[in-house]
Amino acid sequence: MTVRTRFAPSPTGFLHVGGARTALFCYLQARANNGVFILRIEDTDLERSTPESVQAILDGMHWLGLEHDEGPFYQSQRFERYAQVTHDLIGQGKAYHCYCSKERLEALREGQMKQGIKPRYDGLCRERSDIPHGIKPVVRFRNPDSGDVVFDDKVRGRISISNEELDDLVIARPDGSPTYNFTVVVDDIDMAVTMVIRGDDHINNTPRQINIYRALDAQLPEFAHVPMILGEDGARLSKRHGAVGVMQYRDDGYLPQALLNYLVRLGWSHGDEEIFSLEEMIARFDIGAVNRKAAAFSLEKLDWLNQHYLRTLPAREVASHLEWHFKQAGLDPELGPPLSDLVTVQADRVKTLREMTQVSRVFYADFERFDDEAAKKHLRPVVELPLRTLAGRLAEVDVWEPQRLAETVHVTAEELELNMGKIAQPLRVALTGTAVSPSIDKTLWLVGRDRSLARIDRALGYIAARTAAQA
RNA sequence: GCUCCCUUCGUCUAGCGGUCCAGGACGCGGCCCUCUCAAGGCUGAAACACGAGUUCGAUUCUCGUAGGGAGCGCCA
Repeated sequence: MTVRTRFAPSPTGFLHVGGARTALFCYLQARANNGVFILRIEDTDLERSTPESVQAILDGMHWLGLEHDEGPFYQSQRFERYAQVTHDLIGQGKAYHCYCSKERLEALREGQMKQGIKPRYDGLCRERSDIPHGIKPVVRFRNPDSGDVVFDDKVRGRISISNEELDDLVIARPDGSPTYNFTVVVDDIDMAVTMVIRGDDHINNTPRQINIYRALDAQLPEFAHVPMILGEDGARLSKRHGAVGVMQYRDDGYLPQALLNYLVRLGWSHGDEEIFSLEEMIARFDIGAVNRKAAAFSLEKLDWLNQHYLRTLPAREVASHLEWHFKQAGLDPELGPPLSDLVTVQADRVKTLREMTQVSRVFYADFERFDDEAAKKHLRPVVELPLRTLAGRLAEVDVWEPQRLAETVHVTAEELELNMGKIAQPLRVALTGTAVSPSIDKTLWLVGRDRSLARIDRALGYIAARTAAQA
């Protein structure tokens, strides 16, 4: 039988890391088995669902590269189907109209809590013969009264709960709109889903859903409840506490490969391996090996992975992502070295593409002024001769490439009997305005000949001006 | 309150009764390399929540305790 999984978010916000990981696991499980990955939008709550959220989820999935095979299906477009099933259930006596007021339900619940028992509907309307007028009823599913619901969760193992803990849940509101626990079951049956992979906050819903499957004479799918993801401090992620959409990670300069790799290792491992390409994940992933414990998100480890991918992915590929950040920063890639060259030198110096953009600005646009401290320390009269000598040599370099440039600087240093620090640092400040940049040969290479010579000139002018001012 | 679930270094994890005075990774400390900052190499500190069982032997099995989470909606 074909493996069919689905990711079924409700569009009430962006796609956050927890959802993204669940989606990844669903995707992997399908791909690993040559199966089908379905995307379903659970928008039965018309109040809270928004088109923007739907788009945000689609964007996030696309950016991560988690392409679905079927869908997206929208529950809001399937109301007729749910109504049909509800109708059938009522006809078979497996569901019934309930006229109880919210007030009565509230009082019932309070009373039960007070008695120290679990609040549940008492079934008053199950056998009701009188039909109160003027009240639009809800429809309740008639849950079995006794016995246990037992299922073998792929990640949690056997879970058992007594039907006495469950009650008759509402499956349709007075206006006929269906509720979650009912729609998931109908959809998963209709879409022939074979494995339901979702957050473990749904564990408690599973038994009642299983009862609905049975009432519908449908075959049960397998269930796999994955733990949630906690914030850096181990506390639950919430809107006001660290919960950000995956697109925010793009904005912050992370590569989708890095996020995916980070996410797959959160709650799952394969021996001592840390690095997984999507292909490797597909080959190795095993839903049964997923941990049961909630895991805290670590931005530091994501940083490490991101740098790993900045360094190991083909420079061209990284460059294409970098280009987006350049545009965001208002930098024109055409005004400096090819981005793939830039990537080869900056990749092991930064953690993110955003950072790479920031530290590379100087190769694409002139800097405003010298960093005070750096200038004070390195742009002094003693460096005039070295800089001038260097400028002369650099003007003559035949091929402007790192090795030649390194030789040029070294030879000059030797001639002037200076150690590298004495010549490289002033040059660095002249070229970039700061005391920190890639190795001096690479810096020269990226800045380019014309720009390098002009900047050395500018630095010499700066030294002269300052000397004059002090005199 | 009731039900279900979870518990190995700061964090992510390996471990599926002896191979564990617990392995890897991130982070952190030290050393090396070095034109700055990184990167890299070597190296160090750092954990089985607690208590009873079962067993010749428990990180690994069972049961309690403590701590944590989720659910108990006409939200999903």
